[in-house]
Amino acid sequence: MAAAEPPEQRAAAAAARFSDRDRDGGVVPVLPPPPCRQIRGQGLSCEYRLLFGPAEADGVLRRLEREVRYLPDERTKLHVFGKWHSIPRRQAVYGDPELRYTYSGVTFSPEPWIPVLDHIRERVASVTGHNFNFVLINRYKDGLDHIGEHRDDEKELVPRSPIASVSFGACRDFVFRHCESRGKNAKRHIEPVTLQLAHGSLLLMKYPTNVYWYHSLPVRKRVLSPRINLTFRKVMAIDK
DNA sequence: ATGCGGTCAAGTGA
DNA sequence: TTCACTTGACCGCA
Repeated sequence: MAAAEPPEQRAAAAAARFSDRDRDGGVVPVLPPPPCRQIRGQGLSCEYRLLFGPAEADGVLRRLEREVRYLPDERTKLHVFGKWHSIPRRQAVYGDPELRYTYSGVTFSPEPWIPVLDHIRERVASVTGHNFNFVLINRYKDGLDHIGEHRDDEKELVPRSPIASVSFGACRDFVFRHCESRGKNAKRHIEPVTLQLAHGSLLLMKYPTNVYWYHSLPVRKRVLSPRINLTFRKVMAIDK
């Protein structure tokens, strides 16, 4: 497990988004640029930063726990190796009403946006410059809840669009593994990249991360409290 | 129409 | 406690 290096470049580009020009052409800061850590590897390109301070994140988490409506367990069962399983987490789907989203063979219509989700979505947009029209929410009630290795490569995503992953609650390990270094007869040996996704954090996964890298949230038995993760996406409106 | 590639979670042992 | 590995029916796509 190798933690990725945080190269300190792009400061100027980041600052530019959080500033404006005055009459004489001088740069006037509008907001301080939030510190941002670059996560880089072969085909791996992410940005990690805190999106909410601890107190604000606490408030958002409480509102999420009160207001988010999760899909019933029977709608999210999976057939794996001949057996039906409940997924080891709970899921909710919110977004613009005309959109559809297919996950593991099941198509979902999103619930309409609610204020707490709009608040997070607007914060993400102000920091990243990207507007998202859809969010998949996963709630991991404790360290036994998890998700296996997968890529977010659904075909209804806008090609090359980033995915913004916002986390609240328990800090959990998040593991990236290169597609060619998985399993017994891996073609290559590329070290996994492990991140800790903190309360109030944003991980922006940029193209082509999801082409080459699987990610997972492994079991962590010592974690006893819940984590809620929101992955904001750009979904194409076209569907049959 | 058909064949093929990729997927998911749980259980086991190191 | 964590991790690698094994297990196959089903779906989407060419």
